[in-house]
Amino acid sequence: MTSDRIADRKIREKQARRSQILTSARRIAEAEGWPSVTVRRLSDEISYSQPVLYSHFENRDAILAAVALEGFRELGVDLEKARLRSAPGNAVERLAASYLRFAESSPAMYEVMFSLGLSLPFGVADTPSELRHGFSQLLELFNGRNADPEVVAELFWSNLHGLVELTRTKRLPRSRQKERLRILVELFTVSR
Amino acid sequence: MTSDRIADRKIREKQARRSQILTSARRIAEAEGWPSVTVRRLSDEISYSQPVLYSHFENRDAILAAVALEGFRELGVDLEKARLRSAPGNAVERLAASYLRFAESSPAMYEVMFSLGLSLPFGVADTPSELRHGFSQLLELFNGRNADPEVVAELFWSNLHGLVELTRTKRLPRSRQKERLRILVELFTVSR
DNA sequence: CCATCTTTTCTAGCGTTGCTAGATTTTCTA
DNA sequence: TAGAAAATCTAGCAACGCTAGAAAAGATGG
Repeated sequence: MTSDRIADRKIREKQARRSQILTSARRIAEAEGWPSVTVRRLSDEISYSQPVLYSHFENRDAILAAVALEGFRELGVDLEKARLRSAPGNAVERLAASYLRFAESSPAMYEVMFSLGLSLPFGVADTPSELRHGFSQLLELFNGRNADPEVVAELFWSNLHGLVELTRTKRLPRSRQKERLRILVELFTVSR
Repeated sequence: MTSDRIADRKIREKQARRSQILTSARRIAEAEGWPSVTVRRLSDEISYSQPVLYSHFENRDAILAAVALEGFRELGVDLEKARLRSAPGNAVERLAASYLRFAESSPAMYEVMFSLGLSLPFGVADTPSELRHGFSQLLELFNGRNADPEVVAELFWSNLHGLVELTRTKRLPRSRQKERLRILVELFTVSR
């Protein structure tokens, strides 16, 4: 029968290749944009033919979705750190700044998470914890301090996301960004 | 020499065909999504061969950009109407509701305006008035009533845009939308 | 009215994309 | 070491945006 050693090695190799695909996709996207992340290019990067990619992912979108999932995991971690490091008075500011920094420093990652029209399992029965975790950090800010913390957190997220998107797509100039952060924090700190 | 009548007729015909292209693009997008709006499909719709499209627009993106421009014009008109019809106390709510209604009722149009990565001449020297007009309506809400009306208007826009995008892409459930509008209006009505 | 020049339109095709069927090679098992 | 099983590759399809050069249609001057 099949030796476990061999099966294990195969699994390890497959895992390594999968992660190589995702790393390459991310690097190319951040350097040249998502349209440059083609299946052919990725197969070149990992030195395998195209069909091999399809034994890892159903299609190109699934690759992008996997990268996006990594992004949500990382954003969640960032936000949690920011929250834990915050003093009672400045939590809103810390999280807002952290969110904006994430989007600013990895625009391609932010794009794949929110703007490429990928359908991720948000708001379904078995929504992965990575997808919930980020929002939980925002929710934590308003829990107990507001009449409807859920809605306030959703609006906080919306405001941050809108600001990021309008800036990234040049609908808003990058100039007054610090001022915008200040007023945004004020808006959600008064809160009711 | 060329009769002016003939030249005029040609211009009219060209104009008519251009508008036919845009109307078709819009209809197909709203019915089947933007990926279905291909150059081949559009050339079918207007009963001309593909190259004719390229005598009207430089490339596919230019077609989409032209549709987007129409969208900004229409949104600007909607917002202006909402503002003019509003009573002193409910202007913020009227505009917010109007904005959300526009996005909700023409999701493909909203998508091409904001989410398809088209570069429109925002924030340059000769930014078309259509592109400014919408934002002007938002700015009008806060002018004179806030320390920094420009920034508050930008944040109001960001919040609305973020809410639209997160809803459209299913990051937020559609359910509590009315409640969200209520709190959003509250946030920007207290304003400072 | 016809011949010529200009403009408009079409045919046909290039290069690139995502994706896949079927052949081929490699690896494992007995 | 032969044969089965798994992994991988070659080669190609259909659809895309876009364009060069041929063909057709329209306008102009004699």
